[in-house]
Amino acid sequence: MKGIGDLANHLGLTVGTVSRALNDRPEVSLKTRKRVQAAAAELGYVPNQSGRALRKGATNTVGFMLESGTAFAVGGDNFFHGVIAGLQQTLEPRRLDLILLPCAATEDPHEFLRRMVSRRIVDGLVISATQRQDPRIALLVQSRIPFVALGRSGDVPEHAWIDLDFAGVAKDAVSRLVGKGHRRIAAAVPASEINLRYVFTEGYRAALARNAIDFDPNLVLPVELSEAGGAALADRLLALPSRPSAVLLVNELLAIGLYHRLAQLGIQPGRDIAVIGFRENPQARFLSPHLGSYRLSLADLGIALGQTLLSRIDAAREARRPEPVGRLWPMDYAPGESEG
Amino acid sequence: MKGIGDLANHLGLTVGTVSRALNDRPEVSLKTRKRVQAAAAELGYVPNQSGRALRKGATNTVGFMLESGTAFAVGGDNFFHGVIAGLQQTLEPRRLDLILLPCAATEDPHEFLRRMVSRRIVDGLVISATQRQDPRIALLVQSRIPFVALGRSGDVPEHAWIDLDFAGVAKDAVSRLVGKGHRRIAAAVPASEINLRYVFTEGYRAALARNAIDFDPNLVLPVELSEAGGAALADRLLALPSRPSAVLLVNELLAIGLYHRLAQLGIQPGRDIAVIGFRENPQARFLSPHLGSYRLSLADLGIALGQTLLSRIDAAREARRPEPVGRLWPMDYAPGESEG
DNA sequence: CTGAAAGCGCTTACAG
DNA sequence: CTGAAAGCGCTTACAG
Repeated sequence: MKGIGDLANHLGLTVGTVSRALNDRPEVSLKTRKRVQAAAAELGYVPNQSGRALRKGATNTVGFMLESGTAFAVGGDNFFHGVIAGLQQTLEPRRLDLILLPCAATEDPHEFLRRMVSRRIVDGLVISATQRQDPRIALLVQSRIPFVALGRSGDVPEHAWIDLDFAGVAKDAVSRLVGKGHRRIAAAVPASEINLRYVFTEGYRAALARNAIDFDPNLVLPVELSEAGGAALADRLLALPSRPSAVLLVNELLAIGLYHRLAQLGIQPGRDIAVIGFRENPQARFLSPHLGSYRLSLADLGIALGQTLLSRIDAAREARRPEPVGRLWPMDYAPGESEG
Repeated sequence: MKGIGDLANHLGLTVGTVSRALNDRPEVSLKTRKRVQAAAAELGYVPNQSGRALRKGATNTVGFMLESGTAFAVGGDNFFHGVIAGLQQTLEPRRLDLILLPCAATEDPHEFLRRMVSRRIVDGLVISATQRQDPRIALLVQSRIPFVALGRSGDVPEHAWIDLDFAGVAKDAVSRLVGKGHRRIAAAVPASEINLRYVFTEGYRAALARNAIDFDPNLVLPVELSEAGGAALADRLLALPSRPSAVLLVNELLAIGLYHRLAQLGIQPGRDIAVIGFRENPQARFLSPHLGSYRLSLADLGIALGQTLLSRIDAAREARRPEPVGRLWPMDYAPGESEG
């Protein structure tokens, strides 16, 4: 079974009728519709995507751009894995397929995205790992493709975004620690120019000010977001002139290396230094002592991304101008023993 | 800039000439070629994928199917992330794009693949997480789409595959442990019907036989491949009538939960029970004591998959019948302290 | 309710 | 070396 023409010949119908029957058009008689659909199922006919997309001007596909540099894997749960499951759940009733577009490490993300957009292989896009300066957003706005950003960016045109509440987490964590008597609180932040670095740092700074604690720039430690980065963090914390009594982590992997290196040095989280992690995941439960961290539903986040994207795709179809939508995604504290 | 027609108008040429220039055809004059390419770059023109694919009968895209159930994330390194980087490196010079096709948990993998194949959105495919009985392989062989399987399957038609040497790992691990005097060696295997379960178990069994140790079915423990599965494994090991002195793990996540639960029970890997993990990853280094495990280059594996797939795509283009190719991917022991 | 035909954006034999 | 035209596989106004 090659194309719709063969199916039409086989049924003694024209391609037009077959197409209408397959697409459940009301004009076609019930009998013909059933007959065509039965034959298609039996012969395994599925419309060629290129032909359909060319004619309709839409691909029925949504893309999720993956940055090569992103440390998106954490233990048995995976940030993107959960989000993608939620996204698919939202797209499924609309018969939109989700494909992931991994940008190679050797390719510029902006160029990569330009290529993907221009080729028109997707009707909508999710981007993530938004940078402080992220030219991808202007590109997407200008090309008028529906999209939603997982993460904010600096000074950019209006668009739709959803971002984890990094500032809220920083504020909550500082308040908790101050409540336990800590005054010298360090924060581990990404060394890269990812936007959350600035949001998290600003939240941390604001929380200190609210608690009348002077901001000490030496306590903001840019680290590589990995297990090894966490181990290096331990050494840097201990090397500080006046050792902090608590530390906030902005990433899940850091705790692994931090715990390990601290244990080697005979320092126990929760007893000798308070630690608050970022996102709760299976690993946090299997660290001793349990890591206090913040909980969110990845599936719900994916659903919210999907709904936002769908509303923008609908707006584009109806040539409406979609309202810009920004949303902070809250996270709830899941207590551990590591905060002391 | 909408389509090639607008670009042609803008240049005062016909679409044919513009197309030839953009595709670096030799017939077109150098001057015209330069002029067209400069204008395309300036105006940001990129050929519409659907138009091109429809005409050429090829999409210049390769797909990698991701199973929803697969625990593919392990700490800061991700099995598929590394493999995909290697794949992209191989595809890049051929100007093939890689897209990932995540099968939703709610969808049957076989139906999903059938849809993807029929829509003709990719010129070639990589599948993974091959099951003992995996109808996807017959489907792909029958549809004549070039593909390579990461993993073997039972009784299936001839095709291309690359599989980690699970049996070799099991044999090596058993030999090492026997060399240290162990005779009662347990093996944790996946509880699912994934093919590697059988390959690993068979290798384990063969190694026992070679060392004149009776096979005890109670020592083969099907577990969920997760941190929690590792914790449950600890309890199951200790509940066995005659406690094993060593255990092999078939997955990276198991060690996290196993170590944690054993520590709670006052049992130390390497001293009280020998443990050999499966794939070396950053987490293995950050467990105490270090987990002995097996090393492989994910990028090299991705490159091998890419080369195999490319040779099959080439064969299909030339209407050659590709030779079936199977390859075991070796893994080298990276010593730890956990093996005692 | 179905058929005949146009056309989506490309590429490529065929002329000249 | 470039132009004019056919056609890839679909969908959909337009007839009847």
